[in-house]
Amino acid sequence: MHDKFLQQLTASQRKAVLHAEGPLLVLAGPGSGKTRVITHRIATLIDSGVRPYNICAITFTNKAADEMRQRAFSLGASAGVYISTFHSLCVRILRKYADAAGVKPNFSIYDTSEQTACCKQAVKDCSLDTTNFSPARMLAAISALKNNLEDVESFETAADDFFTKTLAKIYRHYQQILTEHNALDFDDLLMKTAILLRNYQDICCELADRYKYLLIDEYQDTNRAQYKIAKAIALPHRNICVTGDPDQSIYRWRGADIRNILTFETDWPETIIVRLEENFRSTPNILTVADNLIAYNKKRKQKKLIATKPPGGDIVINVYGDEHLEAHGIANQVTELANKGKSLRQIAVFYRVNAASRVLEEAFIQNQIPYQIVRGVEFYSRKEIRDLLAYLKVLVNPDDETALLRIINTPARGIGKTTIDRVKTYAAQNKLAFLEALKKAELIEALSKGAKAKIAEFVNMIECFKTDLTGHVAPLAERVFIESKLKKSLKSISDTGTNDQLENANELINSAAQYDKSTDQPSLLDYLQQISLFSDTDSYDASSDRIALMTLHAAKGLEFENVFIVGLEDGLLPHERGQDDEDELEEERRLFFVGITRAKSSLYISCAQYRTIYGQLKRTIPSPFLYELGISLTEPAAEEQLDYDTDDIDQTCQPVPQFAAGQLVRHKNFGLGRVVKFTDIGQNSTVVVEFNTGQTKTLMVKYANLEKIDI
DNA sequence: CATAGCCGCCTTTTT
DNA sequence: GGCGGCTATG
Repeated sequence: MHDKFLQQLTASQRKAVLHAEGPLLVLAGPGSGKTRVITHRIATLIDSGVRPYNICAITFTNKAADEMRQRAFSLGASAGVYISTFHSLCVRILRKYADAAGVKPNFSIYDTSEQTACCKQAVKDCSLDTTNFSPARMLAAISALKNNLEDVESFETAADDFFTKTLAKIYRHYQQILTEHNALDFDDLLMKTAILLRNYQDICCELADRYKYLLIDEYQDTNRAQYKIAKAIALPHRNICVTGDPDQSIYRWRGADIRNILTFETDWPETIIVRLEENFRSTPNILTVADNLIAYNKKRKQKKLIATKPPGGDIVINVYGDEHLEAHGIANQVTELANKGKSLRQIAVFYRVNAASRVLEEAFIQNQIPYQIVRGVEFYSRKEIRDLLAYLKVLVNPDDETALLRIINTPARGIGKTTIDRVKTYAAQNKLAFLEALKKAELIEALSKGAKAKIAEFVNMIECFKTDLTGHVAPLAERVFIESKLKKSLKSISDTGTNDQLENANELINSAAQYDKSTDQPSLLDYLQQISLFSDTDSYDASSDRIALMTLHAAKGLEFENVFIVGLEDGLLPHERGQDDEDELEEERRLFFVGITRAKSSLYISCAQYRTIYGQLKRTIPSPFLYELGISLTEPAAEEQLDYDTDDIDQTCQPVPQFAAGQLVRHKNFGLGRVVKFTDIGQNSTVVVEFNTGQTKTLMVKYANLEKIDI
C-alpha cells in the first residue's frame, strides 16, 4: 500500500522496515530517519495483515508518541496501534491487573514535589534529621533502588552498614506512606509492573498476546525495570524491535543502562542488526565537529557519521563578557537570521541547566523576539492548578492525604494547623484514613464546636462533588472550581490587575474539555493519571513561530535549522556535578553531542568569561569540550562588547605564555605540578595541570600566573 | 489562625 | 538570586 514511500527509503532503512518477525536492533545515528523507519514499520506490519491492535510502540515522551501517532496515521496505519511511553503502558497494566500487582486501580501518581513531601515525612517518622538525611538525596537513592528493582524487603535484608540500614528504614517508611495514600511515584509505576510480570507468567502471556509486536524507540535510555518489562512482554513471541544510539544516551543518572542496547544481541541471539549511519539532517561540517567531539569518549563503539547533505552552513564560536552579553548577542543574531527570512520556529537555544533560561528570556523580551520555553510541567506546578487538581484527586482517591491536606484549608475556611493535628492524632489512634477521621469529626473530643462544624461542611462539600465521576471531566472541574470557592478566592486577589491565576485555572478546564473530546470513555481517574505523566517536552509547540528555549536533555529527538548552545564553560558543560568520574564526563560529552547534532545548517556555540552563579559574578574557564571540536578557535570580538561598567574585567591583552606537556610549574595556591595538556587559543588558552597534591585542575593561563620550573 | 518577613539551602539533567 | 519553610507578630 505504501510502496511508493518505501522506494524513497535507503537500502538499510528499507531492510529495517521490511524485517517482519523476530528481534531487530536498529543502531541509528542522529538524523538518520529512525522515527521514520519505525512508523514505516508499523505501516508495513499492518499492510501484511497484522491487526493494529496487536502493535505496541513505546516512545520516550508523550510528545514523541503524539508525533508518531500522526505520522503513522498519515501513512495509512489506522488508529488502534498502541503508541505511548513506558510509564503510560505501566499505568494501563497496573490498572488492569491491580489485584495481582498489589495496588488499587484508582491510585494517585505522585510527582517530585509530592514525593519530596512524603519522603520528608518518612525521614521524620524515622526520627532522623532532615539536614543530614535530606529528602531530595534520600529520594534520589530510593529512586535508584526502584529503577534497579530492589524492593524494600530485598534491600532491607542486604543492608549491612549504617547508611544502607538507615536508607532501608526510610525506604520502608516512604513506601508505607505511599501505600496509605494509595499513591505510586514514577519509579513505582515501572518497578511494580516489572515485579508483576516477574511473578505472573500468565499475565506476561496475556500481554504478549495483546502486544504481538513490540517496538521501542530510544532504547539506549531504558533502565533495568523497563528492560525487564520489555523482555517479559516480548519473550513469548520474540517480536521485539528496538532502536537507539549509544552515543545519545543521556539519562544514566536516572538509571538508564547503556548495556541494555549494547548486549541486545546476547539476549536475543537471532537478532538482525541494521545500522543507519547516514545522516540526512546536518551539513557535513556540523557532523565533523560532532564526530570529533564524540571520538573523545573511550567507552563507545566506533561509528562514523556519514553526511548526505551538500557542504554549507556555519559553525560559530562566540566568547562573550558575561551571560547578559551572551544573551543579547544571541538575540542580535536571531534578529539577523529573521531579517534574512529565516523562520523563528527553526531556531532553538539549548542550555545545560534550567536556570540559564531567565537571562535569555529577558534578552528576547527586550528585543521583542517571540520565544517559548519548553518546560511543560511548570504549568502543572502552579499553585492554583495544583489546588484545583488536588480537589479532583481527592474525589478519585480519598486516601490521597497529600491532596487532602492541600485543599482542606484552601481557600481559607478556618481549619488550621491545630485542628488538623488533632484530627491526625485521632486518625492514628483509630487507624483511620485522614478523610475517614474527618467524617467522624463529631466524635473527636479534642475539637471545638466551631472546628467540628467547619469540618462537617468541608466533608459535605467533597461528598457532593462525588456524584458523577464517570462522566465528562471538564464540567466537573468547573463545578469544583466554583463551589469550592477556589474561583472566588482567586478573583479577590486579582481584581487589582492581572488575573493570570484565573486564566490558568480556566486553561486547565479547557485542557480537560480537550481530553473529554479526545476519548470515548472519559473518566476523571484516567485524566488525572494521564496529566501526571506529562513531561517537559510535551509543551513544545513546533507549529508556532517562536524561537524555542530548552535544556539539552529536552532537545533530544528534535531538530532545527539554527541551533545556539550556550554556556560552554568548565563546570557548566561539563557540569561540575558530572566531572567526578570518567563515565559522567562521557555522558556530559554525549549531551553536548546531542545538542550539536540537532542543528541542520548552522550552529552557534558560546561561552561567557564571567557568569553569575548564586548571585555572584565568577570568572569562568572555557569548556574543555570546545577544544575537542577540532576547529580553530579564533580570538573573539568579545573585547569590543565589553563596554559595560566593571573594573573587575581585565581588558589588558598581554601575550599569553605557552606550555608543553610535561613542563613543571608552580602555582601560588596549589604548589608544584606538571602540565598534562596545553590548549592554545590565544588569550583564553588553558592548561591542565596535575598538582603534587593529587588534584588535576584546568586553569586559564592568563590568570593562573604559573611559574615555569626548569631543571 | 493568617500573614509578613527572615533564614538557609540551593541547582544538574526528567518520567 | 530565588524559593520554601519556619517564626514572630497581629
